[in-house]
Amino acid sequence: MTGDDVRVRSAAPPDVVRGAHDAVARAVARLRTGGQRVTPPRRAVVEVLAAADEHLTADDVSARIDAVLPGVNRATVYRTLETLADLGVVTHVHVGHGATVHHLAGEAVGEDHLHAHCRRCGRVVDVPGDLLDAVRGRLVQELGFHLEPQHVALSGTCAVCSPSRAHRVPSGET
Amino acid sequence: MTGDDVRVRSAAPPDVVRGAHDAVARAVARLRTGGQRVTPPRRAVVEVLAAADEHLTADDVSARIDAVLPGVNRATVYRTLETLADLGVVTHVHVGHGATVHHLAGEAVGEDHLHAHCRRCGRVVDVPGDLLDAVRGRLVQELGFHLEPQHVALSGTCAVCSPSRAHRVPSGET
DNA sequence: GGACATCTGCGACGGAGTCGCAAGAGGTTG
DNA sequence: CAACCTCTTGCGACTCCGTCGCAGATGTCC
Repeated sequence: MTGDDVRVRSAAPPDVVRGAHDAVARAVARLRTGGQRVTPPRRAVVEVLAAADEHLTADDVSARIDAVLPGVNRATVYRTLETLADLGVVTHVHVGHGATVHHLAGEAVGEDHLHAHCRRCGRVVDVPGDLLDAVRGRLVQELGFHLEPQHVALSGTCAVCSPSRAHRVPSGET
Repeated sequence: MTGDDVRVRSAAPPDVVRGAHDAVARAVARLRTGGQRVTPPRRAVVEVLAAADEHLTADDVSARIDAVLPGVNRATVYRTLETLADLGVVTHVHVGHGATVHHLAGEAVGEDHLHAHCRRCGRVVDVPGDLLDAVRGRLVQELGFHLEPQHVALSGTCAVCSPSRAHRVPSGET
């Protein structure tokens, strides 16, 4: 959308990617130290994620890249996302019904938060990162189960769609 | 698999569907009170779920029905599952990566439990039903978010696959 | 600047779930 | 118990998400 050169070499900051530059630089560095090649499509994926204000599906990423570096294939985006996940640069969250959204991992962009998904409007809400700490402890002790709270979104109904006051955006059930 | 007459009328219990008869009867009754028709495919879906020892995907249900009442279409199973969910007879759980599993709701068969999914071996582990009570309270208070803990499986690594002692069944990541 | 392993684009594929349609069957009424 | 009207079903096609194999392009190292 905001036309900008994604192939920026790491000097000469454009204007949209602004604050996310360190994140991009760090991600690229981690690619290198991980023995991976730094290619335009990969750089684009990182930059799109860094510039995103929300969590993106693979197709979201694909679409945004297309606006800036046309011709990058869906499969490449998926593969890149996977590579970046292996390196710990990117995290994905499974959201109830559809999607599976991606974002730069932890420290990179936002702080440490978890996700909750509204069954009614589909919105993904950020919730406190420590929300499940007690639960995690209990699961390890009682069942030996090691919880990874970031990996799936909690499910329910958000404040806006709350049962009490019926509200907006009715869409498919999750 | 265990060949048995699914079209049993509600008298003369076969031998496999044993203890689940009340559950089936209750489900059928709820179909009627809900103004829904009771058809062989619908009855079969309920009976398969009632007889299941584990949680089933739509295709699992489809396969088991086929062994007993051949010719029921995939689409019908999906629609029936949805209808039963609307009536509160059936609940589905989104499991991290693939699936989406179904089971008779609450009181019907098992007690009230939640689910956790092992990223490594794919197993679905039952966890205490009260596990997220505190979390639910906190979400409502702080964010107005109404959590439905049964609706998605928690994600992590089960005791068997626990990081400490590497173990079995390596499969795709979730 | 060259060699080589790695990436990419492409097209096809597979699983999960949904939809529209016409035919068939459930439930109700007389 | 027969007819009727509406709800369900089966079928086939389709979408969406994700993955794969292949051949050609390209990043990286020397």
